[in-house]
Amino acid sequence: MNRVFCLVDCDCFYVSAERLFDPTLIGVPVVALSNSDGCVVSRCPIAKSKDPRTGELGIKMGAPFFEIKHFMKSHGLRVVSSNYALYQEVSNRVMRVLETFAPRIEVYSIDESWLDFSGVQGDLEKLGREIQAAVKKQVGIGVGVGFGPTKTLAKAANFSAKKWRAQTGGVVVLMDEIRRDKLLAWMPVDEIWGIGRQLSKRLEAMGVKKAIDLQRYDRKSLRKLFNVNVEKTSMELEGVSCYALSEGAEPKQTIASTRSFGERITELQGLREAVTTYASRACVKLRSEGQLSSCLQVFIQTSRFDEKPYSRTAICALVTPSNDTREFVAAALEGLSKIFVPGYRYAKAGIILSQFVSGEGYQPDLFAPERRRNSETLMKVMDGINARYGRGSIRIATEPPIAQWAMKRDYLSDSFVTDWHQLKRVKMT
DNA sequence: TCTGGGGTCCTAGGACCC
DNA sequence: TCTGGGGTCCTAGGACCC
Repeated sequence: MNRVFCLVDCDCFYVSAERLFDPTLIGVPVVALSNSDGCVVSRCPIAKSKDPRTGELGIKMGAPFFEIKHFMKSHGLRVVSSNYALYQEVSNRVMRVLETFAPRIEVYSIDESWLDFSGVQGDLEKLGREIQAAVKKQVGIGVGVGFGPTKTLAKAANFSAKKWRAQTGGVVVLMDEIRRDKLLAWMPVDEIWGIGRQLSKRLEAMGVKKAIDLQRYDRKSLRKLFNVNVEKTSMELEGVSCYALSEGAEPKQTIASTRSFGERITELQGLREAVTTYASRACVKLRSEGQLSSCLQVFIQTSRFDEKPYSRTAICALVTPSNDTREFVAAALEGLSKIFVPGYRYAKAGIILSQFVSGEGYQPDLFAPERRRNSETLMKVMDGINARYGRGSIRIATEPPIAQWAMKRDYLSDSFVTDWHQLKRVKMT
């Protein structure tokens, strides 16, 4: 059967989502910032590639906010802090539309999905335009669509659809070899899905500069020099499918809650508060996944750019798998006490949970210490109260109600779709 | 002054076993 | 002087992705 993968991804997703609810953001340069308003993670086209004739600003992906802040005054740049609750809801709406087109779909990230059209007869380009139109009409978001016989080629198709937006209308079908190789002969190796900064540097040094060079390179050597994934990528560029569509989310293997602080922390007390907060959040995620964990890592670090850097991780094993916030907070605080050294300006801390077993039907070890009584009931009550009255309504006492070190979100939009009190109002006149 | 967060997978190398 | 070999498992670290 003819395999056909289709990649649909949203145009500058965070910015587009914000524009849905704030029309004043339309037609002006806009970027969305990462957590803590640290750096740029989404840019509209006017903010993106540099072109003085059209007034484009040339803001790079990942640019630190403080370096581009001056554009707000000089060029009317608008910025928004990340509002993940909003983006997740808009994402769900997009995915629901996509599901109506394909029998099998893999939600790949918050703003992209793989669709499987293997065996489908007919005009793929027309299909792509129908998908575009449907998402635009039903959700209000623009998307790019790429078709190919492998995931890597569908990605490449999607890339060229965006690169030559005006000519392609945002839809590219890359099913025949001549068209495929023409694009790959042009495409720089670092634009290939799966080839990042380090790999492309090494490849270029070997003379592998374009995607076509990687496609034609000796596969055995690729595996030897790099790893099996580079070999697979090379095969995928030739139309041999190595990465399948995976439906239904696999259970997570790790759960993390990590944040940079709004301001540096120097005292142990502040770190205890932060670590308690993150451990609590990680446990909420853990319970919502129906899992138990038996390993917690806690880390604290200064800024990467600090002249006096420090970074340590403590690993704490639990005797018995658990999802009880109290146990993880206790373990995290104990770990913290082992790695905390005074005299540093801490910028970030985090918790990572791992080594999961399914909570369903879990049989504790015969010799394991008895779990805390009523643990399950208590956690259920905690989650219930917090779901109903808001996060932190009930919490471990080391977690402060309002944290002094909380992350900066100076340009946060309202919770238009997740809070009754912040719904948009429409005035009829 | 100010530089994100949350994931996955692969590999090298050490520990350990027979 | 001479001091095995091969397999498995685990983990830290590095690479990638969005």
